[in-house]
Amino acid sequence: MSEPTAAGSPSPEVPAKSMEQIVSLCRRRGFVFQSSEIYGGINGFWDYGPLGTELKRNLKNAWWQDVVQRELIGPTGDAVDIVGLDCTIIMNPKVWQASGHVGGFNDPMVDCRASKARYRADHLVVLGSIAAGSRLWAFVEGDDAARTKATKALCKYEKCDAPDPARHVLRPFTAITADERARTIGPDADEPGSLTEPRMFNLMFETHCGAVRDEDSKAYLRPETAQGIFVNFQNVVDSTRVKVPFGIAQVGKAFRNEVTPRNFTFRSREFEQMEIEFFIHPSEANQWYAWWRDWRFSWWQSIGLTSSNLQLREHDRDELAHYAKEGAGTSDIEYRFPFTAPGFGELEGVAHRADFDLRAHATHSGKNDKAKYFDQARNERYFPHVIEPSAGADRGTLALLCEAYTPDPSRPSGVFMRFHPRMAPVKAGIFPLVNKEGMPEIGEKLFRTLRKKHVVEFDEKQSIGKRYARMDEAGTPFCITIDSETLSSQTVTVRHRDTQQQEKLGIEQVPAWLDRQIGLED
RNA sequence: GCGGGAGUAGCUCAAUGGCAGAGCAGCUGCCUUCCAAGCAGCAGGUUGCGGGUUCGAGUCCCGUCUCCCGCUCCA
Repeated sequence: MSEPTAAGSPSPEVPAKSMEQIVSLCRRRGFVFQSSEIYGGINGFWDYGPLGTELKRNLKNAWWQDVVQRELIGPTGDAVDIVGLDCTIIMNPKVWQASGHVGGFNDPMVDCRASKARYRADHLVVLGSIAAGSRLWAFVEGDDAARTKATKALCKYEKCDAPDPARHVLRPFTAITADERARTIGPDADEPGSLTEPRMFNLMFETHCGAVRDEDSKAYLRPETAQGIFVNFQNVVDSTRVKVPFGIAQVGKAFRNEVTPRNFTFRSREFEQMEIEFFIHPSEANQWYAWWRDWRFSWWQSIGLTSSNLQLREHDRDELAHYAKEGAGTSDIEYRFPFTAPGFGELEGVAHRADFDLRAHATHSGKNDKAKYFDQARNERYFPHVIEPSAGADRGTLALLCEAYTPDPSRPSGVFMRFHPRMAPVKAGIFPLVNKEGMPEIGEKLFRTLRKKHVVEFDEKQSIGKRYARMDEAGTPFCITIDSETLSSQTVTVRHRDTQQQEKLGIEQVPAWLDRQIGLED
């Protein structure tokens, strides 16, 4: 009996994968559709078809099983304690003030009509004379080259050797008047007046609770699932017997009103996250951060992302988020998608968020030090630090699709989907070789048996080759054929998707055999 | 948000301003003893959507939506 044929690196001689072809297959076979397509679609929203729904569900179930339900041994040799949570999408708006999303997601932006560039208004500063009618130069704060360039232009215009601090001042762009803005030359412009007024691009979706639509009833769709976990931290501690170190896991939808949704499902306005907030004593941050980073990376490999298209990348200090500057670090688990190649796109971020969130909610809720966690073993009261492995379910599903897509000109289908058996939407196809001699009846009986535990398909129509080809495009790892030998010696023929090779198996052994292939216990 | 390209059956594509078609896929039946075979049949469309010009628009014009590429954005 051969070993399971898990997904692996495509051999170097296979043709390159094109995103256009992957999108086409997703649509043709029912993995992913455009949302509300019959009305022309809607930018940034995607639906999963029957096969795609199974695939994404397999991904989320595997994550939940491996993170919450199954035993996971941590860096100290002890089992890692993680409990589940399922929070609402709409929460008290104060949550988003405390988290910094109201503000961070409300940045005013400035467009340049001449250069077509866009800048964050609060990043721009303006250099020039305060005298009426004189020219001003804008540049991005901290850009020394731009500052030098603006200074030179100013000196030439004002006919002086160096700026006079009494007259030539540096002011934030947001502080100048409309008249002054009309006299300002943009960072990448040659003439004044090309910069627009600062405009809001709010990335949080807004709604209203109740019938009255006013400022007081305004609410937001959550832009991340993490905050629901933080605001429930105390509830979980009080209602369960968890002790630090422990984690809280959540899978759920989040919404961001992205300026430019792009690249198929990679950047959508509605998406699903799989997040863990793991709470630790501050002294153990480095150990847990490194362990989570490495375990999460190996987890993605275990479900089929085994090629060099998966990488782990530690962030540089200067790209760290505001809450992570002093921490143990942040890293991204990245996949080389066809549309990012030769670069990579983020699948999951593992971040040491320190105590930023718990502390912020303690302050904003007025609970302050009463929100601290009491550690009995250490006899110490503190805000636990957090290691956050935050993964995108839709991005993970897309990576599985891209990784699985394997052109093979020698096959009738021209392509097959090389999903890991655990991820495959359909685990097996059951086919009578011909539609007579009692084969359909035997096949249907086997189908009913396997169906109790697995998604399997039964198909008695058309030629066997056509049925294999269809299963290749759906990514079904095994096809089980009832043939004349089944009638004489109770064996079936198993055809393996990746190698197209066949093996004989006693029909009674099939259920246990299939469990093993998919990674379930006997 | 800016610039460029595209949109006709599920897919790949035809149709000079003049009857919207083909191949493949799908479905039904026959056939078929291992890789999209064959035969017969069926179904599939307000040509992305909305206006306009015209006796007549898939085709010309305007608007709009969506997708792709390049910018921008992505705490």
